[in-house]
Amino acid sequence: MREKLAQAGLRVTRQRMMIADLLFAKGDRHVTAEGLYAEASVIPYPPSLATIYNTLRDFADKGLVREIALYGGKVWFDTQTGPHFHFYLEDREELFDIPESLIPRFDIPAPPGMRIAGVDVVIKLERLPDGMGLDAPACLGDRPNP
Amino acid sequence: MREKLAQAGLRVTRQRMMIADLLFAKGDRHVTAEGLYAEASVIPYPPSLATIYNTLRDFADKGLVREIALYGGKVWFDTQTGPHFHFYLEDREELFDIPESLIPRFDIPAPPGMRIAGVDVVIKLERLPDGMGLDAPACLGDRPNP
DNA sequence: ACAATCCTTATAATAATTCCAATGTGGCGT
DNA sequence: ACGCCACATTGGAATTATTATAAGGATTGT
Repeated sequence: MREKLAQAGLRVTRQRMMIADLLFAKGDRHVTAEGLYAEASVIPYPPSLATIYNTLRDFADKGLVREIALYGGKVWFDTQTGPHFHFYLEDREELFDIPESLIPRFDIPAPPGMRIAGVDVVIKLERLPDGMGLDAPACLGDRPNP
Repeated sequence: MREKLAQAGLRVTRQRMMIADLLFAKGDRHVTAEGLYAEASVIPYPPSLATIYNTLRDFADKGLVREIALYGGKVWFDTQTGPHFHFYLEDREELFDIPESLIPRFDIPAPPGMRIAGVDVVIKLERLPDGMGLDAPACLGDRPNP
C-alpha cells in the first residue's frame, strides 16, 4: 500500500494511508467524497473533508481511482480503473459494477486527431413495483415512459 | 410547439415557449442551464435563471429532453431523447452525438425486480498533441458546437 | 538533524442548483 | 369576453458540492 502511493509519486502520509486503506482494502468500491468522509470519521483522528477531496483528486490524477460519469450533483470515484460498466440505482444513490460476463465488446473509432481517454457506460435502474419479479430482458437504450 | 407543451401536460407560457424554441428550433442540442440562460439573455424579456432551471427539469420530467450522465460539475440536457451515445471533449466542455452508424447494438439484462430506466454512454476524448489546425472531423458529422 | 518541500486543516470563497414567498398569468367555466 | 385560481415566474436567499487560501505540520533528501 505504502508502495502504491510512492509509486504514484505521492508522499506517504498518515491521512493518505488511511484513505487508501478504506478504498483498496477490500475489493472494488464506489465512493463520493462525502461518503468516504463519513466512513473515515468513525476512526480516531480522521482526515478533514478538504483532505478527502484533495486526496481523491490526487488519486484520480495519478490513476489510482477514476472519476465516473454520473448524473449531476456529486462526483463519484471508482477504485477499479479499467473500462467497465455500471448500474446506477437512482432512488438509493447506489452504484455497482455490471458483471464482466454481461459486458459486450464494442469499438468506436476515435475521430481523427483525438484519442479515447475513457469510456463510461451507466445503466440507470428503477425498482419495479413489488411483485413484478420477472424481468423482461430490457434493451439497452430503451427509455422510460415519457 | 404549442402543441408539444400542451401534450406534455405543461401550461403554455411565454417563457416556456421561448425556451422550447431555443431547444427545438433547429436540430439536436446539448445544453446546460447556464448556457441556455446566456443564450436566452440576448433576447428581450428573457426568462430568469430560476425559470430556466425549472423548465429544464419540467421538460426532463415530461420526457421532452433528457438528462445526460457526465462528469461532475454541471447538469447537461439533450434534446434527443432516443437511445444514442456521446463523445465528450473534456478540455472544451463540448458534447457531441456519436453518429448512429458507429453505435453497436447490444443488450444487458436488468437485474430481477428492476427495469432499465435509461442508458448513458459517454466516450471521453482527448485532443492529440501536435498541430492539426483542423477541428470538427468529418466523422462527427453534422454539427460541431460553435 | 535541517532545510526545502510538500501536506493538512480550518475557514473563506466560489459554483451550481434549489427553495421561497410575493406577484403574475393562462385557460377553464360561465 | 370576464373573472377566478391553480399553476408559473421571479429575485434573492438558502443549500449543496467543491475549490482556494494561508498558516502550521509532516516527510524526504542530504
